[in-house]
Amino acid sequence: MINKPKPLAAKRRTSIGSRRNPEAEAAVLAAAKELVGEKGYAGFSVDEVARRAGAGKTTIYRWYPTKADLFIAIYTEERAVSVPLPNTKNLVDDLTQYTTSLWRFWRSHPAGAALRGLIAEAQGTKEALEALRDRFLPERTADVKDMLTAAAARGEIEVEDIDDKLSLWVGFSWFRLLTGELHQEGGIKSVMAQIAGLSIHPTS
Amino acid sequence: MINKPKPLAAKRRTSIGSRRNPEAEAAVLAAAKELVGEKGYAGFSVDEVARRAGAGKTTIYRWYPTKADLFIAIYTEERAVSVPLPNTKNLVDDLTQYTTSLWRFWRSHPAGAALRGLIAEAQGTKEALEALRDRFLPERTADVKDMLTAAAARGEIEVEDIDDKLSLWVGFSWFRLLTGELHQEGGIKSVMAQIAGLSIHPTS
Amino acid sequence: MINKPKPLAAKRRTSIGSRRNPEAEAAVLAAAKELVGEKGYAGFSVDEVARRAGAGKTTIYRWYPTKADLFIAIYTEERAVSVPLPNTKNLVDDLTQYTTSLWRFWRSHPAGAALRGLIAEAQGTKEALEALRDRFLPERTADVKDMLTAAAARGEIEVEDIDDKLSLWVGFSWFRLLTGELHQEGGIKSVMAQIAGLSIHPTS
Amino acid sequence: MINKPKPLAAKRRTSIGSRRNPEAEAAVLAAAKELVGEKGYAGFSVDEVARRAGAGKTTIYRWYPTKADLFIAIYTEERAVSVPLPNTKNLVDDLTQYTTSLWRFWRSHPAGAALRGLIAEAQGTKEALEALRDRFLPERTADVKDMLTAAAARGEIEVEDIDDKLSLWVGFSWFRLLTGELHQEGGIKSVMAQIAGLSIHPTS
DNA sequence: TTCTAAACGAGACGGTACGTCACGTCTTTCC
DNA sequence: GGAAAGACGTGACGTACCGTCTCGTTTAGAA
Repeated sequence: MINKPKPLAAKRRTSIGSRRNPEAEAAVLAAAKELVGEKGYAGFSVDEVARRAGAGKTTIYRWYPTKADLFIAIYTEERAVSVPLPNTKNLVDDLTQYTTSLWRFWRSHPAGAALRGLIAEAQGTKEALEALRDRFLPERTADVKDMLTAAAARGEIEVEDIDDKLSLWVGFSWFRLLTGELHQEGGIKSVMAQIAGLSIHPTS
Repeated sequence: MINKPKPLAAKRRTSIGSRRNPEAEAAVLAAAKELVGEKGYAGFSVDEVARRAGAGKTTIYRWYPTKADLFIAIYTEERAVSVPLPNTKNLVDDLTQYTTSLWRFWRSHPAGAALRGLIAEAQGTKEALEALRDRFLPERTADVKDMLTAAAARGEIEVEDIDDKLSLWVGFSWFRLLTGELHQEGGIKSVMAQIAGLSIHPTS
Repeated sequence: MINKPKPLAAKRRTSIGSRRNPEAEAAVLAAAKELVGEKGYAGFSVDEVARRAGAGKTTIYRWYPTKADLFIAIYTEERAVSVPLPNTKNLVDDLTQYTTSLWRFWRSHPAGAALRGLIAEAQGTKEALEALRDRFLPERTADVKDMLTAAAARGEIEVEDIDDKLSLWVGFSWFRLLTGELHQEGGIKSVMAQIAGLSIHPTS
Repeated sequence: MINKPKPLAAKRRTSIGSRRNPEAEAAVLAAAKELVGEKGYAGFSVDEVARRAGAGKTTIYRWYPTKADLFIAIYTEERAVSVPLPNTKNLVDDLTQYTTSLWRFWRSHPAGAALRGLIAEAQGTKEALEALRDRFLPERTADVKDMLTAAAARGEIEVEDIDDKLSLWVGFSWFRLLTGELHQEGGIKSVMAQIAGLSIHPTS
């Protein structure tokens, strides 16, 4: 737009032969991350990513045929930084710590914007929907499923309820993400208690 | 200048004075409904709505400045048809019936696609986000809030838990909608039980 | 997104790499010529040119940022066909022959309509005005200037009068063009005589 | 545009019965003058005139069916202020004085812009062309024709050359107007001499 | 006095064009 | 064969005007 194409230090990246150039890949991912972090879903365009990365559009489309693929790649790379797995031997505390960390991660890294973009994209194309449902979700909710499984092993919840509780947890987190209300950390604990099957409010 | 008025044998809708023409409004809404139902969020364009409605784009933008406004209008109009309020004096049954009706409504009317579009749009523009959060949500979740309030009055749940449970319910419903899994009605009851704070699985 | 590539049985012009495609350029120019010839200044739109050329609007705007540029391109291309330079060793005859040829050219090729369009456009935007004055005029009146210069060398007119006579000639030709009176060739000779500084009418 | 609808002192102009309201006419003409003076041919729109005049578009179209009519009306009204008829008993001086006055008038009143607009409009629609040629031109060049006729009576020029010289004069003045070069008054006299059939440069 | 006729403002209406942006595809040229 | 570069056709975006229309109001003159 008003982005000068970046001086680029005179160097021009080029092919390294008949295989993927990691520099190109890194540049693309970095540019995509920066862009989605800056402008969000609207304002994210392959053209602009190519411009910022100093990459050809063909290169991007070769490795990431759809925006969904790009968003997943961004999320995955960022997730390495990540969210620690708590282990308090108590489901409510585990979930509360984990959720709090995750929301902070979403707020402070482009990953949050990428996930919002991925979900938005999934409302329009079936490829993105499948990527979200079949490739993204199972992998990215494994941690919480593990915590729920452990809690079941400890007898805190029923084994049969694990999937329902997992859905509730995902739905709740997405709901906050999608409505831009990740900042309200205060209420997390009581909702986690609801999911765990408890109320933190004494039965008066 | 040069515009031949076109024979247009049929009939041409025109202004009825300095005020909104209900025929134009109806045509636009009908076209928008049809289009979003047919093509979903991607493939929904103001141009195409105008084309199908036989309306000028200006007319559409006059009454619906953003796509979000159009989606809300579609949803609102369709919602009149609607989802009955159950009254079983039992929270789990109320929620189960209501949710089942709602999902059927989402599947069988363009409203479902419109809501998906609204949520997607909200990921890109802050106007849409505000419309979703401040204009759409409170009004559209009032029914469930009423059911929860009634249950609290009956002593089934704590008053303090109402908002948490409402969030869980919305999050869960959206999650299913956004992942295209509204068809799995079977599991609704057990999830509603979780939200109500019960497990339908006996503690073995 | 969603764009089916369209069967398009025939053939579709496309990019030939990182450089201007001469086929596209030719198609655009041909369409523009045809359109301005058919409809004149009003009725000339970039949209319609794109439609007829089977070209994208972007392609047109890339090479011809304004309508003025397009008009100049049309004129220039057509002008190659052109108007022969007379050489009768007599200013009045030279001017008469040349002007007659030029008016015929204007009447029989889209170039005439293009020039009318260029002048009209120049009344609205300063870019077009500059293009007309600085890019179009000097080059396109060089022939007449040469004829006047030659006449001065022969002693038929004063060197100091060349520019004035050139202005008179351009003004007169434009006047006829702009008022749609290029058909009256009969009077050309006597006006050219006036410009040359003679009267063809005997001093009675 | 960013024009607040004008305080309007609470008063609102309205109909004064089954006949033209001179106030409305004046307001429209004033607004049109102001607008064409400010923005030129491009940027002149009936919508904007209506807005500034506080008039309905219907009112404007009733009295001025085309832009050409509006431009002529502006020119005519302004022309009342006007350009004095010189009488030096010498054609070159008469023409020089008159032309100088006229160009100053064109530069300092919206009339100049209106004429440019009228000519531009005439390149697009045949109604405007006819208005220009048959309604505007004869009336507006009568003064110069009179001066030429008087000169012929004095024996300065041939009667048969009057029309040719008139065309040269109109063409030259329009040429300067249309190329935005009315400021160069210096050269007027020598061109007028050329038209008169003299050269101010001594035959060396 | 009542009625009719036309002008007036307002602004909605179906359109067309504007100029820009993004899409995904295609070639060429260089490693 | 990977990669940068960037042109290509397509089509949506949101805005501006076009010229037409209907409305409700106002006034003057005719009945």
